[in-house]
Amino acid sequence: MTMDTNTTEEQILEAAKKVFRAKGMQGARMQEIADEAGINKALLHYYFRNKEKLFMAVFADAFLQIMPNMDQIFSSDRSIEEKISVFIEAYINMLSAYPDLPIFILSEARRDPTILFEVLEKSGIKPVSITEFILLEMEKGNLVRMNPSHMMVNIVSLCVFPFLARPLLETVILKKQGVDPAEFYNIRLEEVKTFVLRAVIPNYSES
Amino acid sequence: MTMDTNTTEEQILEAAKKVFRAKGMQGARMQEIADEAGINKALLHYYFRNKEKLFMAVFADAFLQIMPNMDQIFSSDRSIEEKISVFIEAYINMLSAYPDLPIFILSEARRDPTILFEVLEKSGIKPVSITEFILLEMEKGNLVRMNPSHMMVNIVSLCVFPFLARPLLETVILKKQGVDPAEFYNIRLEEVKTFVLRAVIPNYSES
DNA sequence: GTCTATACGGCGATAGAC
DNA sequence: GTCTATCGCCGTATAGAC
Repeated sequence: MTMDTNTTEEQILEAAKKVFRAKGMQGARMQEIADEAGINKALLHYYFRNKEKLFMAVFADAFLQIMPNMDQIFSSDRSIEEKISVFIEAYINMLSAYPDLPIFILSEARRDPTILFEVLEKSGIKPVSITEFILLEMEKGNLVRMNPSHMMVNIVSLCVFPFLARPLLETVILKKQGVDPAEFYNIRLEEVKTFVLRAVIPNYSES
Repeated sequence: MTMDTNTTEEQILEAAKKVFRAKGMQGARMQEIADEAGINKALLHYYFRNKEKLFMAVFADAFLQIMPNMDQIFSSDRSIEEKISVFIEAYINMLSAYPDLPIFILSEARRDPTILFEVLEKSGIKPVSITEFILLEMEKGNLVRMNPSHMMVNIVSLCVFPFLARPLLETVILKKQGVDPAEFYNIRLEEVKTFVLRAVIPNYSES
């Protein structure tokens, strides 16, 4: 995406992203961020006044990146089956590129839930109601009848959870069953797709 | 479960559970645990030598509680459909009773992945291969053919994720769509059951 | 076993020269 | 804008009386 330009402020921000995402707010050290940026600790306070401010910049960036923009995909003119398939593919691919984002977001949101409100205010979010669209497709018989919120949460769950639980999966579950983690993640995209479509598309097996 | 007996050590452990689970290793303060236990800070170090030791006791306890013991449920003589249904119900009910366990476990495992190995060694875990059982049911035509690991991970994902993402769900998604969080969690159990069964039981819709 | 008092180190933040 | 040096707090851990 945005190559780190050479301005000091952006160097700091890139370094902060790296360290905060890896260690979290409480685990990160201002010294480590300064080292990573190749500058001095005092400069951090010159550009961003304190640790909290610097952290919020990083968190806001991460938050916007992980919020699924369903509307864009769902406003295309494909069939509902294709839309769901495309969404899952896009979301899992994004998560594969930034696998540490989900646990970072949720850990910090749990530590201090107020940061969610803060981010939501600063960046106008679009409360596009995908719900109505889903209900419409159910009316038409293109989707199984179920609660739309749960349908959405279910799809996101299946995409995100393996990234959240990665340490657990790798050291416990998969290892225990003799499964190669790399292979597991390789085939996951297709497995999720068919699992979801079987659950939400009427008579999907026969199609 | 175990009522807090009056021995000081257990009072400390109960207090530590409460504080560590709520704040995490880095957010917890020894002083707060001491206050919660109604004793002095120095006593914490008398019983458990340092913060790390006390934390590990709490983490191990939480870990054992959250590890799904599928084997017990899956070794019953019910049909596969009933087994899955019972498992989902048992697991979601357990999580509802201890909703902060999942994010606690995963946050700490991410902060220091080695604690997983530590816990696994201290408490002999049973690597019961549920995989073979699943494959057998697929052979018999009672389950849709898919990768067994992913089937298991999918089911767990749907159960656990809403608890992990609760702050996000409540402040962003649900609020955005005008959904009452309490109502959402109330109906979730049934929604997950039918969603999973539709995905894994052949011709479930017609049954 | 339980307490009070204190030592010790780490880290965020600031002062101030250049 | 960038640096060095240092302050001051906070939190873990220990010393030692009872």
